[in-house]
Amino acid sequence: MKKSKKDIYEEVREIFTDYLKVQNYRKTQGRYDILFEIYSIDEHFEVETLYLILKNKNYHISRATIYNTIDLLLECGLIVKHSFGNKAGSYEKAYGANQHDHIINLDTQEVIEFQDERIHDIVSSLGEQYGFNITHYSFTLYGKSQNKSN
Amino acid sequence: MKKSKKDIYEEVREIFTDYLKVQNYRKTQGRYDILFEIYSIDEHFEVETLYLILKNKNYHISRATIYNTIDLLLECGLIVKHSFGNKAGSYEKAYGANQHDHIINLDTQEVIEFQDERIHDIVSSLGEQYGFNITHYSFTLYGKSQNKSN
DNA sequence: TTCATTGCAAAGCGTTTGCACGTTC
DNA sequence: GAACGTGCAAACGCTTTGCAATGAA
Repeated sequence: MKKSKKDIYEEVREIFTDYLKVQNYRKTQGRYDILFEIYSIDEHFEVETLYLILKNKNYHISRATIYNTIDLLLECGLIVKHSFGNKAGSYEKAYGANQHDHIINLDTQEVIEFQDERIHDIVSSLGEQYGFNITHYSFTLYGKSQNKSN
Repeated sequence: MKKSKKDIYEEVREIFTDYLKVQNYRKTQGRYDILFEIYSIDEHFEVETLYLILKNKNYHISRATIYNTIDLLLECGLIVKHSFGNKAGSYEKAYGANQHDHIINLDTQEVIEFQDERIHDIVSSLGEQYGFNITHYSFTLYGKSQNKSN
């Protein structure tokens, strides 16, 4: 049976709490609100998007706090950052059975997700080969669709 | 026998000239100067670095022209852009027998290059699988060195 | 001659910072 | 109560843009 979004949030909340505790950072409401809203988004998002979502839901959280919290979530691995070539940074939740990489359609800027188990093997073997503990990686393909029906 | 830097430059100059011709762009001295200087750099560079190099060599080329030319070189595949997490874009020449990917040392920001022939296969098969002509890709690992001698 | 390209400076825009106030511990 | 976190606005830094002058075709 698949975990519900609420289950997932409970799990990441606990991970985040542990992280804040270990680092002696404070457990503020705003940080949990941001975590919750991020885990309600099923796609990539930018800071401005998240800011507007929070604003529309009357949270009253500033951009500065969002940037601060995003740094913490990156540090503890609960979100990942992408740089698809656009100016603004793009983020995504990273916990749960949804690990994937991306193909960018250069004509439409559309983002396609894919999973390929070979990549994990390569990442592991490279980490071993170079003596690194790999914390994350980014693998993005850029190209043009051969299906020109759009 | 290995190609000399001059040979490589002659080849990329021709590729660039063809590209400019096809696109009806003008073949200006500045564009060739920038191409030449980029192909004299053996590492990643940022626009500001390139600007200072050109300035020190008394070229009198503005940042605006560098950005313009970099766009053209990206379009015709003679350079690639990286986003290693730093604020400024990082570029690198892309022609010649030096295709590689990167491991970023999160403690030191050091960039390590590696080559792994498995990646090319994965890129090809994904392109086929999704019906894309893949023009380029980015594969970057982030981690901490297990060798803590530094 | 025509119009793309250039240099310059200003504008744009995502992100960071300084500071007074509010909260967590 | 002390120190950290927050909101706000200003500052920052990379990149883009507007415009008059230049130069390729």
